[in-house]
Parts: sequence; structure tokens; C-alpha cells
Amino acid sequence: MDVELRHIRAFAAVAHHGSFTRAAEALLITQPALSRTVAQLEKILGVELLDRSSRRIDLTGPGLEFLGHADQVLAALEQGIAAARKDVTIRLGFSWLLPDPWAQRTVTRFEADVGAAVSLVRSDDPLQALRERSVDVALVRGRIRNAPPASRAVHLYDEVRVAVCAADSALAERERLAWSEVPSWPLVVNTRSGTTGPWSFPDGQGPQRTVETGNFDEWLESVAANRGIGIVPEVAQRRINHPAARFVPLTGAPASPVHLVHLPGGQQEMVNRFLDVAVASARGAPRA
Amino acid sequence: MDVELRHIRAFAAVAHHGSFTRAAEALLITQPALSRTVAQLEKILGVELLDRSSRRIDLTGPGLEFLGHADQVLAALEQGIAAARKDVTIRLGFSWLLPDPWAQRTVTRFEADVGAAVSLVRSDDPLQALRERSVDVALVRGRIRNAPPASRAVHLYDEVRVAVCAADSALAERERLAWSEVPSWPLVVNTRSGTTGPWSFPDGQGPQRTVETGNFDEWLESVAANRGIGIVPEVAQRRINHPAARFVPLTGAPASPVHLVHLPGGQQEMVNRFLDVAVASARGAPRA
DNA sequence: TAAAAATACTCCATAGGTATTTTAT
DNA sequence: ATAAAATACCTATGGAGTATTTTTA
Repeated sequence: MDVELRHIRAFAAVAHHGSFTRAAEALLITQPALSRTVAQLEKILGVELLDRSSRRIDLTGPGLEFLGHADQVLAALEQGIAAARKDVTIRLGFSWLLPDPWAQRTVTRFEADVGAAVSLVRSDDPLQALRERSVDVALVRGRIRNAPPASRAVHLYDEVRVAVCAADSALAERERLAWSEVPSWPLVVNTRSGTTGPWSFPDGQGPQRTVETGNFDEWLESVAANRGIGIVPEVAQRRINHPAARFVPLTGAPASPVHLVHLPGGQQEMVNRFLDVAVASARGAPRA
Repeated sequence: MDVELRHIRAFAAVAHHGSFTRAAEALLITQPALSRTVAQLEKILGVELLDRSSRRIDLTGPGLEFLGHADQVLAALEQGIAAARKDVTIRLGFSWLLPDPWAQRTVTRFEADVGAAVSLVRSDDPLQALRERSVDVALVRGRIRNAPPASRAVHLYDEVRVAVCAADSALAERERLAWSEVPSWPLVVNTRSGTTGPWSFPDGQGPQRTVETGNFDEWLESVAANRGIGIVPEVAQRRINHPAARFVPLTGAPASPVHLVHLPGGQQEMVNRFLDVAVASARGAPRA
């Protein structure tokens, strides 16, 4: 049996925490497992590294000496991993209003934990960008339309919808709008990356009239110009300041999902790690 | 899956040998196992470390960078192990004429490979020293008599016997002595650590007359004083220069075994490592 | 085409979990 | 008496082996 990093990690954790129980928690393993791993290291080295008692763990002389080297080993490894990954970048495609604070958290955590970088790539059609492999992961709001073959989608969370209209629209006077009333208004639709359009309603019950736009800016300006009303996740209300736009609460609307879509192959493992972090960041703070 | 030292060792070996096949040989694993381990490391890092072809293995940019850190990790670990073990000592008890070149090789290899030291402890009765725990391993020549309870013996190799007598003994004129003739001569015996004594013969066929001594020096001087003849492993002929002693080839004598004896408990693992090295050193060079 | 790396599969060693006992304050 | 570490036992993951296929100079 050779020394392995699990031995080093185990010993360093116990030495730094001064307790098997607490170190085991930190390492996400059980106390008996940790106990055995450290004992195994001592057996391999042929040296007692720790003075155990039920109250206190002390380092022996050789233990203290070994700890210094153990920390060096772990530090060198960490640096090595960071160095190897420093040029690796995950490109996240999005179309508009990257969700906060999810995006910031995800980027920060991923770069800190994994060491690779995240590049944020805006495009009118992130799924198309994914298809062309110009992004590794696409953030998609609403129902996923035209998913590339073999693509996989991971659900992050759901967003609450609100209605938007021009300041001089009749809707601007209303306290709230019901989802069932939406079809009776002319609807401005972002056909490429919008959450709400004719596809959001059962056949035959869609909006009477739609105004098609190709991206978020066109969509917003069209609404502001009172070419129709818009339906958008609540994030827009917090982030958009447009003098000619008014937000109106929307009741009875189904929640709008947010997914991350990716394709197999390429930097699969890095993408998986990114998704892990992304999902973890989404839990506990399902805002927007 | 975390990075483990086996990944680091595998990658470093391939990088330094420039070949999976040769690195696998050096690591004492198979080529497919090594191939998988390196692939696993690349997967964990999310980075290609090597450019493979069937003719040549090249490091990629990140691979070269990682290699430096990998070597640091391995160096730090090695230093740590050496530091932790530097005060550990295995005490090898022996009574006379430590076998060469076995002893030198064993000590050198053990200290180099394991990092712990070997202390050579001479005593008239190594088994007694072992019983008293003043040595960790006892070198015992000949049949093991009075072994401590629970002791374990590891056979190293067998030694060829020769006869010794005084220069003025009648035996000194002979070309050779047959084992069957030995009982007819007075025999000088080292009762504590000698290889040959009454116990070496079937009951009733032992030497007519014996002279008992307690250690090698007494034994040698007694033989030189012509108080009887002696039987001793051939190593004595090479190492002893006594003006009053003569060596006579002995025919038909059974070989005399050399064992290492140890007790369980204590520095068991270190002792095991020592025994491994000791046995390995005995193979290939069964001299003396 | 030949040498070397990658893949497919199989097996078993062992890392880690749960339950319990031992130890030391 | 109690908190913490050690031990016993069990299970399942995955590391490593053999046999084979794929790759590329």
C-alpha cells in the first residue's frame, strides 16, 4: 500500500481541526472511516503522528514535521490543478438579463472551486450558438424550442411572470392583469428567446394579434412604443428602467422555467462541473 | 472523484518516460491500467495533458505546466515521509560475523528505500535480546533454539559449513573432513549462538566430547588453543585471520540455515518492510 | 504493417458505511 | 458519565488484470 492523497488529506484535516469527528465532517466522510485512514497512514509510515485522547488530539514530533510536508503536498497539487485549468473556459450563452444573483454566484463559485474561467456570451439565439459550438452551455428561458439533437437540459428554477406595457397603454392604468386576459391584448413576442408567445397557450387560445421581434431590445422598444403588451419574467422589472414602460402584476400565469442546455462531447467533464455548481447555486436562492 | 497520488505518479511516469508502455513497466502495473489512470486524471482536470500517437508522447502546454507541480507534489511527499521516518530505527541483533554482502546491501537498501535507520546490535544471545525487546529483529544462524513464544522466523538462505582446528591439531594435516567423522573429534561448541553442536546430530550419535563456550570469540580462541575442532559457516574462513587456526573443507555436512526472527507487535510494519528488503537482498546473492 | 495506446470485460480488493465497543476525562 | 476514538462487520465501488480492437507512423 502506497501513501495516497486521501491519507494526506485525512491527516491534515485531523491535525488542523484537532478532532477526528470534526475533520470527518469537513471531509464529508464518517468518523470511523477517517480514523482508519489516518491509522493506515501511520502504519505505512511506521510512525505515530498523533497523540489521541478522547478530549484532545495532539501532534507528535514526527507528526508535526510531517504536517508541514503534507500541507506542501496539498498546496502544490492545488496550484498544479489551477495551472492546468487556468486556460480552460466554459462559454455560457445567454440572450438577455442573466439571472441574478444566480449568475454571479455561479461564476464566482465555479472559478474559485474548479479553477476554470466562465465566459459570458450574449447572442440572440443561444441554442443556435450551442448548435454551432460557439458556446458550451446555453441559458434558456421558458419552453425549450428547437433544441439541438442529443442536447440535454437541466432545470434551474422557475421565474414569476409580469406584464409590461407602454406608459400610454390602457393596461398601464390596471392594478393587475389575469393570465386568461392576455390573449385579448396584442402581444409583442421575442420569437427567438422570449418566454411567452403563441406557444405558451393551447391551440386556438393564443393571442389575437402578435408582433414579432428578434431579441430583447427590439421587444422592449416595441412594447414601449405601445405596439402591444409583453410578458416577461419578474427579473426585468428589477433590472429595466425604461421611461415609457410600465410593469403590471400578472395573476394566474404558469411559472416560466429556466434551463441550462448543453451537448455531449467536448469538455464534457468541465461542463458537468459547471452544471453542478450552477444547480447548487440555484438551490436556496430561486429568485428572479 | 478526486485527484489521487496514483494519478500524479502515473502522469509523471508517462511524461518522464515518454511512453505508456515503459512507464507502466516502471510502475509495475499494466499498460491498460496506466492508460486509464492518466485518462482519468485528464477527465478530472478537464484538460488534455498529453498528445498521444503510437510513436511518440508529447506534453501539451497545460501538461507541461502540470508536470512541474506534479513533480513538486511527489518531492514534497517523499521529503515528508523521510522526515517522519528519520528517527525510526530498526535494531538488528546479531552475534558474530554479520553475513556479507547481505547485511551491507540490506542496510543500504532499507535506509534508502524506507528512510528509517538500521542499528546493528551485537550480543551473545540475540534471541534473548529479542525477548527483552532490546532488538527488533534477530539474525539467527543454524537451528533456532529457545525461540520466544509467538516469534516468527523468516528464512534467508543457507550457509556452507567448514571445519576449523588449531595449527597443531592432527586435523590440520588433512585435506578434508567428512561430516560423519565429526563426532569422533572433540568439538568446541558455542552454546548460545553456534550453528553446530550436539543438537546437530541424531540422539546418541553426537560428538564424544564437547567444550562449551558462550560466544564466538571464546569459541575461536578455544579452537585455536586446540581444545577441540569447530564447525562454522564458510563466512568465517573469509573473514577470520587467526595465526593459530586452520580451516579444513567439510564434506557431506547439511547446510546451515540463516533466519531472521522477530516478535509481533511494536513497529510491526517497519519490521515487515525490513524483512521484505532483507529477503530481497538474500535472493540473487546467497553467499557465505 | 507493426508497435503502441485505447477499449471491453471481469474480478476482487478495499474504501467507506453502520453498529458497537473501548477509552479517557 | 459522557464524549470521542477505535473496532467489527458488511457492502459496493472502482482499480487492475487479460484479451482485444483501434490508431498512426
